[in-house]
Amino acid sequence: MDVADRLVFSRSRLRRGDCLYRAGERFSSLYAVRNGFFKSTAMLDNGRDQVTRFSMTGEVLGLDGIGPERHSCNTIAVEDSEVCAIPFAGLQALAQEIPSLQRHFFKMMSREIEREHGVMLQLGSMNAEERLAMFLLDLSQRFAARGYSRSEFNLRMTRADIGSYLGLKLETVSRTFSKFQEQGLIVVQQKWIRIRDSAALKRVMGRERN
Amino acid sequence: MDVADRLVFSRSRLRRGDCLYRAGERFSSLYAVRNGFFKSTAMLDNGRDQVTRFSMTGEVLGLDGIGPERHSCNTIAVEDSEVCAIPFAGLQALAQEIPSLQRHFFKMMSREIEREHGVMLQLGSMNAEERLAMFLLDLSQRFAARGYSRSEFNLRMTRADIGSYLGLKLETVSRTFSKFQEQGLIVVQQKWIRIRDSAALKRVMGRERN
DNA sequence: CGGTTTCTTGATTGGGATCAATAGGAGTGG
DNA sequence: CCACTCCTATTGATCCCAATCAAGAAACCG
Repeated sequence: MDVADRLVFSRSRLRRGDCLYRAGERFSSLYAVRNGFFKSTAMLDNGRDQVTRFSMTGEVLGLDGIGPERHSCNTIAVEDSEVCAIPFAGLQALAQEIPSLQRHFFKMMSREIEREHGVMLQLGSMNAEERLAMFLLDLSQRFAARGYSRSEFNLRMTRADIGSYLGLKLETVSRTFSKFQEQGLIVVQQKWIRIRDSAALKRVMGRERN
Repeated sequence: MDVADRLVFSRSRLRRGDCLYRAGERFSSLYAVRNGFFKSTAMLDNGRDQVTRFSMTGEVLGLDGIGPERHSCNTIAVEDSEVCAIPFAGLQALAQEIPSLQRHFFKMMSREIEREHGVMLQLGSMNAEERLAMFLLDLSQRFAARGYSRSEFNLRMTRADIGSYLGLKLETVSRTFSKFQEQGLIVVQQKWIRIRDSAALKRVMGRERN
C-alpha cells in the first residue's frame, strides 16, 4: 500500500505575517514547505524572543514538536506561502510497518540535531563579519539546492530578523553588509543581494580564531 | 522476549583523558554513562574545537551519530568513568517490533534537539554572569536529578572547558566565579562549588535584556 | 622536590551595543 | 497620482563588557 494512500496531506496557504503554528499548541503535524519563506522564533525565559531558523521551499517544519507533543516555537510566514501538512500519528504508524521509513525518520531527526547544533555552535566563536558571511553562504547554498540562483537573491526577512538569528543588532547587520559591499564582496540594496566573490566570503568566514 | 535478551550490552571503563569515540569514526553504538563524567568537543571548520556538552551518570551519548552514521564529535572522559555500549542496529530492529520503544526513541531524539537548541539559543543573548549562573543551575539540577547534592559539587572540568562550552575565555569564567563569591551567591575553591543562594542565581540568569 | 597544569587577578584594548538622527520604500486613502 | 504614515535601513558618535596580554599563585604529579 502506498504512503500517499494512507496519509492525508492537506495543503494550506498563508499570507505574509500569518502564523503556521504557535509555541505551546498541541503538536499534530509536520509541515513541508511547498513555497514561500518562514521564520521560527522561540521565546526565551526572559521574555524576549529570538529567531531560531529560516525555512524555505522543500524543507520540513515542526520536528521540534515531536518530543514534547507541543510546538516549542512560533512559525510565521515572512511572505505569502504554501505548506503541506503531514499528520504525525499516521506517519508514525506507517513507520512501524515500513523499516526504511523508520530509518529515514531517525536520520532526518538526527540530521536536524546536527544542523542546529552546527550553526549555533559556530556562531558562538564568530564575530559579526564571520556570522554574516556564513549566513549569506548558507542561504546561497540552500537557494542553489532548490534550483534558484546561488549568487543573486532576495532576503525575505528584515535586518532585525537576521540580527536576532545571528545574535547581532540590526545596526551591526546593516553596517557589515555595507562593509562587505565596500570590499567588493557583495552588492546589496535593501533586501536584494548579489554575491560577487563567494570565495572571499568563505575566507572571511573561515578566518582563524583563537 | 525481553529487551535485555536481544541486545548485547557491553560495559567498558575509561580513565581520565581517555577517548570514548572520535569524530569521523563509524557510528555503531549509543552509550549510557554508568558513572563518571564526559565532555564532547566538536571541531569547527576553522580548526579550533569547542566543548559542546558535558555528560554525567545516567545520560545517553552518541545520538548525534545516527544520521551521518559517523560520530560528529569527540567524547572524552574528564574523570575515570564507565559506560555501557548499546549496539544501535539491534536497538533499531527492536524498535521495529515494539511500538513503545520506537515512540520512546522519537521522543528522546526530539528532546535532544530541544535541549541543545535551548541551551545554545539562550547563550546567544546572555552576558558572562548570566551564562555562568545558567551553567551552575543546570549542573545543580542535573546532579539533583541523579540523587547527588543540589548545592554542593565538584566541577569535573577545567575553567577552559567551561569557557569553551559557554563561549567565554577562561579568565572571564574565573573572574565571574570570584564576583559571585564576593556577592555571596556561591563559595568556590578550585573545582569545588557550593551554591549559597540559588534564588539569586536564578535572578542573575533571568535578568532582562533588550 | 621541580615541573606542569590550572587558576586568579590586574591593565589595557577593541568590537559590537547603544543612543540618535536621517533617509528610503511600501502601503493606504484621498 | 500624490501626500501621508509607518516600517525598514543606513550611518555616525559614544560607551561598555569581555578579550587579550601579562604575571603570579596554587594545586597536582611523577
